[in-house]
Formats: sequence, structure tokens, C-alpha cells
Amino acid sequence: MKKSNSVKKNPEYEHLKVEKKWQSLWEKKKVYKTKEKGKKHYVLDMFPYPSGTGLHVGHPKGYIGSDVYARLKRMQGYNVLHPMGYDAFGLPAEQYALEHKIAPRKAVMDNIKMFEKQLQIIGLSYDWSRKVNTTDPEFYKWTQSIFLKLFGSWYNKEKDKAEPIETLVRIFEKEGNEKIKAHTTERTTFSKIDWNSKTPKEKQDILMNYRLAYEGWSSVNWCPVLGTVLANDEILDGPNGPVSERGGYPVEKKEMRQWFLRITAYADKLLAGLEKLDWNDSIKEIQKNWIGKSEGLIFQAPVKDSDIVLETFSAHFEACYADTFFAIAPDHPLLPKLLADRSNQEEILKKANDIVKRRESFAEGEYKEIDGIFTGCYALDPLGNGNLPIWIASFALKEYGTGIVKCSAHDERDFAFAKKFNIPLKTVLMPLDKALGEKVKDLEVCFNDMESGILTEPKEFMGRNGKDARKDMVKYLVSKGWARVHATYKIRDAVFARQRYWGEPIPLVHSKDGTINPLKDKELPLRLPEVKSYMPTGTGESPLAGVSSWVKKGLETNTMPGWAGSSWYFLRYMDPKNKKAFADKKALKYWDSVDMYVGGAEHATGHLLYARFWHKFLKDHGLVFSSEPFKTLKNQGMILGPDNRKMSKRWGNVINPNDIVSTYGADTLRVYEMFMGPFEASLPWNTDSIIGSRRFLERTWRVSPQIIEKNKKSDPDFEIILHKTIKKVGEDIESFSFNTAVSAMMVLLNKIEETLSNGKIVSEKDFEAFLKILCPFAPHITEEIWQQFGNKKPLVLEKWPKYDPKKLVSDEVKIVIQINSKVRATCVVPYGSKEEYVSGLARGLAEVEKWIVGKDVQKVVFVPNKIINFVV
RNA sequence: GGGCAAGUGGCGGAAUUGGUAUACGCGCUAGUCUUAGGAACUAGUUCCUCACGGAUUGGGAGUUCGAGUCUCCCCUUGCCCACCA
Repeated sequence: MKKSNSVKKNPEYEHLKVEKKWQSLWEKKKVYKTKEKGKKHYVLDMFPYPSGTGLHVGHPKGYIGSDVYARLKRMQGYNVLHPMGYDAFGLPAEQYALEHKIAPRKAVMDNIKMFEKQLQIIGLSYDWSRKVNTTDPEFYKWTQSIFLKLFGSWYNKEKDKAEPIETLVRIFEKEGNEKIKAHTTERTTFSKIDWNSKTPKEKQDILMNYRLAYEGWSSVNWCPVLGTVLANDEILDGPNGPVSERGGYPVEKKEMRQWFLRITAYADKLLAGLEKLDWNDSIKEIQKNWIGKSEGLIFQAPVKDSDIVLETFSAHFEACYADTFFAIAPDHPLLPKLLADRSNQEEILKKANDIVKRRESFAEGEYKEIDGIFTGCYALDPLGNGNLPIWIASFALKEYGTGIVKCSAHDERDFAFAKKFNIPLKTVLMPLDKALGEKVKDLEVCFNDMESGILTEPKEFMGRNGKDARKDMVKYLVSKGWARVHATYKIRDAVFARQRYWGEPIPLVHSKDGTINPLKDKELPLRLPEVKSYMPTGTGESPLAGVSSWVKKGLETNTMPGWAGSSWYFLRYMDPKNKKAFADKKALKYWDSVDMYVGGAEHATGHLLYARFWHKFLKDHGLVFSSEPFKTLKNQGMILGPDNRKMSKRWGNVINPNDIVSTYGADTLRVYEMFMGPFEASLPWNTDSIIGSRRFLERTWRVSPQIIEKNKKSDPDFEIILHKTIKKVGEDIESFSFNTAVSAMMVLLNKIEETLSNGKIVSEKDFEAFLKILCPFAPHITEEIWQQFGNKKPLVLEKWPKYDPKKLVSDEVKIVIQINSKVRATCVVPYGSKEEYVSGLARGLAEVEKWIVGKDVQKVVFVPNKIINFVV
């Protein structure tokens, strides 16, 4: 037994020396090198973009979390794959290169060097030998190869999977396309004779409607003054419409040739797959809303005096007997044909065009104007309400549903539109509220509440509640042949092209006959040409359109978007050096998919959706063996500046991790970032609070020389807390509750100090268990103390300690005594004591007697080992 | 407008199935040490009250012996989507 004044002292803890020592020793011994055998666990951070501005303390938060987790898994005996690499194509590098007049590749390589230096001093346990980089031709060769597979595939609805385009061509040659159920852009049908008589160019145009990667047109943000296309985040809202962030010049919409990926073919699979994923519910919800599946009915309505048949989609068809007019999108492709016989067609089309222009000049979600014009045409209501007028309406969207809506008084937009243009309305849904009912009848207000509304038409449904009648209504309308069941989706095919230089070249060749042909696999990688200028061409086209050697060969001038490489990079880590395939099948089968994926929630509808889509596509082709790429997902919250704003140069509130590491040490940074609050929460950095984490580590350092008992057992009270903490820390790391894990270890350290100062024993073996559970958070200092205890093998390779379930509870428990649910006293009783015993003991206490004397005890509530409550 | 999440001391935050609210840390107060300041250590710290005691988890109601936790209404904040038929 030692008194505190005669205790051995450790010299002051020098974090710089210790951290450097262990980082180089771990590297020398290759302790984090991944093997290819044993129970696997794949822990991955989202592919970072190495920006030129360097890291702030918020960036490593996710990396520290995943590192703590990876270290736990390693200590639990898993073969852990924990790699890091870079997503280095994209706009910021190109912009940076333009401004600083250096090649994007050079800029990116410099950034990576700086980024990596900052990461390495934090002591993250990556296997750096597996590093990948999207801008490396050996990597983007495979991105191009996957793109060609998408280009060479179609989606067979019958088999519900992607297939090579050749199978489709064979069907066309034998039967035409009439019976084909495919995910396609077009609906026209043709026979085998039609097909076989078509020119190569015509065939190619047809196939383009089926390919999973296809050429099309879409509007982009075009800035005439800058002569370039802008991304959404390069645009600001101006007083007279959108303007460019740089310079504030006006931005307009311009139709540009693009490549698309037919992600819509996978909408149902992407939706269904969400259920099995261990992801944050809000991210799943965001993806679900983004896919936006809406089930409803399609009605057909023949246009009067014409062979045109309108199709309308309705998800709220319960009150369809109230429909009195049609609304068609002002940019609907059917419009010119519909108006062909009208004498004033030019006037109408001009108006429609004006509406489209006006709508486009608003920022998304800002346009709320009610505008429209009567087409002069009528279509026959399939439900027998006669011929109804067809209006062009500002609220109708050509992209959603069929682009045509059957409208009624029971929809707010329809109602407002009809009121403005004096279109007749009728009501078939009534509220129970009489006063409101009168107003609805007189068409003073719009009523659209299906939950409480009662139907008055058709007579088969009279008196029924709108919501309850929905299912029967479907059966009724479908059986009569008036409607068919249909689902629409909000998700759109993804634009897979950028009019920029710094991206993967698209490996396609435009031939003189107008056909587009893929490069052969052995011609990959198609390398980005070295060019002198990265300036935009001024026409909106990519800088590659100005490279004559490129254009001469007919090569595609668009490049791939930033998300191309990030959609599959995690597969490359499984086998990063493979020259024959993006990864060997054996490796793909062994690693299967990412077990723990950590990154920001802002990628919910981008990266996380695209990667799932590519993965499902690759699975259809037998190139991967799991149906989802990321089993568990954790999203780290941001670290804000001390002023509660996003850290940025602009606010001057950026905290550099290098400064923290040199003042307090990497271990302190790691412990503090994990202790700050819940992993998923966004919290401001507090420079005052970090000292607490440093003190915790220093106290651990100072107490360690006092641990001198090798052969005696620890104090029993201490053992209980130790085993509880081992259990809690393991469980908390698994669930990413790092803050409570750290707090539990602080409690344990307090107990160690208390136990020792009371002259009781903490054995060396038990203290080492504490070092082991602290190791994932603070690997350097724990490794140093571990060595001081005479251990030769590195702590980071030790096994995670096992807790003894018998040591989780003590023999005695504290029982809370309540009178009328108010705490009046406590008492200590043997574990598992019965009610009679506790009750008797409690009644004997003076503090209790004071409250029950002279009163009737009506009821006693007893919860074993916890509480006894006397109701008086 | 629709959807989702959250609201607890001076601050960051903790609380298994409903069972001692405020763990842990910062800060603050007092003390020890020190020429002094800082660091470190020790003790205290939800609020009101000299005290007995009482109040308290955004506000209001409800269920219960007992509610931060469950139910309903309202307020506030954050995020996502948005003329989506």
C-alpha cells in the first residue's frame, strides 16, 4: 500500500514525441496491413475530394469515428479492410487550375499530398497500400469499362434485370418490338420487317431509346457572358432571375446534348432495397421521397374530331366523377398535333411558350402563378361526363405522370385555375360539417379532404368515405375498362455528362454515318488529352471540343460527372492492383460489400443513390455478388465554427487540426471530437472544452506508475465498474455512441484514482484492460503506457477484453423509497430482496416514518432492486 | 404547402422496457501549491428558500402509484422535398 506522497511519477507527457514514435513504428511493422483470410469486416469512409484549402477540424470527425470502430473490429479478431483514397475529378480542381494557371492533374496531386499529411498525424489506421485515385488512368479505365457495359445494356422488364443489348437486337430481328417489355423512352412499335429494313443510323436511334446509357437532350444553366455551363451550386438568386456566382451575370436555360443513365429502370429495386438497409431513417426517407413512387390510375380520353387519345394520370382519383376539364403542360410534345387544325394555333402556341419561359425564369419552387389558355379542343370523359375542355395550364408538368391532368373542384390547383378562367366545376365530395358543406356546394371553397369527405357520386359509392372507398374504386373503374393501374415516379434519369475538361472521357466514337460506337475494352483507358487551355469554348461545349486531334477521331467531347468514379470505387479497394478486372471475383466474393460506411448526410440523393444503382446493375451482369453496396451507414454531423457558423475562410472561423495536434496532441483531438456530443449531431467547436479531454489523458498517464500490483486481485467494487465499462464501451462503439463511451471511461478513471487513494488495489491486468478499451480512441498514449508495463507486442494488435457477466452486478443494491411517488429516502439491501423485507426495512426508517405516520398506506408498488413506493 | 428530426443547468450534453432527472466534460466559486499569474490538485456548483421544504426536461392537457420517456393539442428550431396531379 502506497501513500500518494511516495508515489512514482511519470515525467510530463510529451505528446509530440510519443505520437511520432508510434506512428513510425506502426508503419514499419505494417500493423494495419489487410490480409485476405478470416472473418472479414469492411469499414469505409466516403471518398474525399482533396480540396485546395486544406482540412479543418470538422473533416476528420467521420474518419476518427470510423477509425475507432475499425480498431474495435480489429481487436475483436476481424480481418478489417479500412482503406482511403481520393475522388479527384471535378469542377473545383478545374476552377482552381484555371485561376492559378496550372494543370488540374498537378493541382490535384499537390492537394492530395497536403491532405494526406494532415490525415497522417491524426493516427488513422488505414491500409495505405490500397490507396486508389479516380484520376489515375488505371482506375478510370474501369469506370469507362462499366460505362460501356451500361451503354451496351437494356432493361428487360420481363426478367426484371439488365441484359446485353444484343439480346434485344436478336428479338427485333425475329419479331419486331411489339411484345417487348422494356424500360424505354419511346412507345412506337414496329415489326421485324420494319426493323430489318432500317439503316444503321435508324437502328441506332431506336436502340438509343432502350440503352441504360443513352444520348439525349436536357436543359442546362447557361451563362452567355462567361460562355460556359454552370452547375446548380455556381448559381445565385438575383432580383431578376438566376445569376452566376462569379460576376453576377444572368443565367438562362439552354438545351444541350447530354448522356443519361436510365436509373429510372431501377426505381422499384432501389425503393425495395431500402428496407433491408441499416441506415438512418431520415436518409432512407429522403431516398424514398426522391424516388417518389406514386400509385394511381391512368384514364384514356379520345379527343373530339381527332384520332388523338389523351392519357391522364391521377393518384387522387377518389373524386374523379367531379372532373370537368383537362389540363395539359404548356411544353407537352402532343400540343402541336393537338392544335394542328386550330386556326389560332400560333397564338395559342405562343402563349404556351411564354408560360414555359416565364416558369423557367423562376428559381425552383418559386413559380406560383396561375396562367393558361383554352386550346379550343375537347376530350370525352371516360366516366360519361361528356366532352370536357382541354386547357393549357401553367401548373401542368410534362415530366410528371403523362403531362396531362383530368381536373376537378376537389384539387386546390385545379380549383384555383377554374375559378380564374371561369371553367364550370362540380362537387362529388362533401364534408360532414354542414356550414362548410354549403360553401363547398356553392363552390366558394375547395374541399379535398379524402379522410373526412363523403362521396356523392357515382351512385355505387354514394355516402362512402373517400379514403375507405379508394380500393373499391380502383376495382370498379378497372373492371369497367375505364382506367388502368399505373405507378409514376418523381425520379428522373440521371444526366451523365459535363461540358468540362476535368473528368473521365466518355469512350465513345461518333462516326460519319451518324452512329455512335463504343471503344473496345482493350482500347481503354481512353486518356484525357494534355491541353494548353482549360478555358471553356464559349459555345457551352466541353473544352475537348476545341482539341482538334480529339475531334478528328470523332471522340465524344463531354466528360463524365463527378459521381462516376465514386459510384464503384469501394469495389476497387477489394483488389486495387488488378490489371485484368476492376476486382477479382474471389476478392469480390470475400469482401462482398461495405459493412460500415461513414460519411456526410448531404450525399443522400446523389452518391448514395447512384452507387446503389451501379451496384444493382453490376449484380445483374454477375459482376458483384451482393445486392446492396453499403450495409450499415452512419452520417457524421458537422463541426461548426466557435461562432456557430459553418467553418469557412469567409467567416474566419476555421480551426486547423494541425494546430490542435501540435498543442494538445492527436489523441486529445480524437478523444475530444468523439466526446463533443452525438456523432450524428452538428455542434460548434469549443476551444475551451478541449482541455477536458487532454486532462483525462494526462490523468491516465499520471496514474499509470501507481499500478504496481501484479498478483493480487482488484478491489471488488472497482471490478464491477471495470466490467460494466468494458461492456458499455464495446457496445457504444458498435452503435457509434462514442460520446457516452468516452464518458464511461472517464467515470472508470475517476474510480481508479479513488480506489488507489483509498489504499485499495487496482491490478495491473485490470488497468491493462482499461488501456485496451481506451486504445481505439487514444492509440498513441495507451501504446506508450502499455510498453512501459513491459509489453513487447503492440497494443493495437491486442484482443479486445472480455467482460465477466458475473461481475456486472454487486451483491448489494440501493433501493429508492418513495412516498406518493416522491423520493424520501434510500436503503441498501442484498440483491434480489423480496418486497416484505424491503417494505419492513423502509417502514423502520425515521425519514419514512415521518411521512406515513397517522396515514393509511393504500398501496405499495415494489420494483425489485429498484424502487418501493408507498401510496398514502 | 408536404415530410422528417429535435427542444433538458451558464455551455456541450447523459438518462435500458415508464422507476433517484441533470451522469461525464467545460465554465464558475472557494481552497492548496506558487514571489505573482498560469498550470495542476481538493471541495462545491439545476433553480427558489436562512432553513423545513418546494419547483423543474419548450407550453398546455391526458394515461399511470410514478412521465424527459407514452397519447392528444399548441409553440419554436433545424433538415429534406416542393405547382409531383
